[in-house]
Amino acid sequence: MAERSQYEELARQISAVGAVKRSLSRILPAECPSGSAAVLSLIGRHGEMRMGRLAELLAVDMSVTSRHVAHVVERGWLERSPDPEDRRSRILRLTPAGRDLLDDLGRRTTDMFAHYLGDWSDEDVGQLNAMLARLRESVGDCRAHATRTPV
Amino acid sequence: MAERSQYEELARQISAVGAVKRSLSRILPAECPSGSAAVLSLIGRHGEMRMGRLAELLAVDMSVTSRHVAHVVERGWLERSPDPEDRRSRILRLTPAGRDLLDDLGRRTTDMFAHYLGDWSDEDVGQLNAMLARLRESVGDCRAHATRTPV
DNA sequence: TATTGTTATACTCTATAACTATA
DNA sequence: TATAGTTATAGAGTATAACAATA
Repeated sequence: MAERSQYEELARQISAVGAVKRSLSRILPAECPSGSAAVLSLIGRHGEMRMGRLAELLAVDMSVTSRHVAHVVERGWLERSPDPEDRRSRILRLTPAGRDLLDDLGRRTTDMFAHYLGDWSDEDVGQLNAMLARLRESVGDCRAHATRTPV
Repeated sequence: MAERSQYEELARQISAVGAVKRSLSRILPAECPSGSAAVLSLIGRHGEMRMGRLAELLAVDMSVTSRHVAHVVERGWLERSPDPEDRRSRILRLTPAGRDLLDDLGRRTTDMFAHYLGDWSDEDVGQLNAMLARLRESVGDCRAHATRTPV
C-alpha cells in the first residue's frame, strides 16, 4: 500500500501522459488518426479477431470501436468478414494495404522513440511497458463499478 | 536504445493508459471534469502561478488552459488576481472552496487507487511515477518539432 | 430473452487562428 | 514588435441509449 501523496502524484502523471500520446498522434499519416492506428496495431499484434475482443483490447466501448473500425474499413486497410460460427459477429482482418500502412506506422513510431528515448536502455523501456501493463490490469477501465457521484 | 518491438509496445501501452485516465475521471464530483481537477491539483501541488506556467505543467496549449481555468473560476474554486509586476498576467490562487474540493478530490483518488492498487508497494508506485516523469521529460509534447506528414 | 454490433446524440478535450491588452 | 491571455471554431475521442439481427 502506497502513501496518499504517491497516489495523487500518480493521478497527475497519468493525466500528463496525454501529452506524449498527442505527440505520437502528430506523427501519423493523413487519414489515420490515433484511433485507427490503435485498431491496426492491435490486429497486427494479436491477429484477426471479432469486434468484442477488439473493444476489450482497446479498452473502450464497443460503439467507439465500431466507429474506428468503420473508418479503417472505408479506407481499405481492414476487411470485415461475416463469422461463419456466429452470424451476428464479424471477423476483422488486415488487408495487404493495411499491412503496408502498419509497417509505415511502426517505422514512424520507432523513429520517434529512437529519437527521443535514445538514452533509454532496452530494459528501461521494457520495465515501463511492464508497469503500464500491470497498471492497466490492476485498474482496468472499472466501468462496471463506476458511479459518478452527484454533488 | 531499445528494440523496435519494444517501442511499438510502448505506443500501445501509452494509448491504453486512456482507460485508466477515464476511470479516474468517472470518480470526480459533478461540475468537476478532469480538466478542472488537473488545474486544481497542479495549483495545490505547486502553489499560486500564472497562466503560462500552468499551461506548461498541464502540457496543453494556453488556450486550453484558459478554458479550464475559466470553468474553475466560474465555480468559485480559483481566483484570478492581476499580477502587479506584469499587468498582462494574472495570478491563479485556490479559494477556500477550492481547497475543500481539492481535499475531496484527493480522498477520491486515494480511495480508488487504494482499492485497485492494494498489492502495489510504495516503491512500485514511486517507480511508476518516476518512469512516467522521465518519459514526459524525454518526449515532452514535441510540439515545436511536429509536422504532420501529408499522404 | 440475451448477445453482437451499429447508429444517433451529446459531452470533453484539444489545437489553430484571430483578437485584446500590455511590455 | 513581442508577449500574456481570451475567445471562436473545428476536429478527435468517448459514452449512453435506442436499434437491428441473430443466438
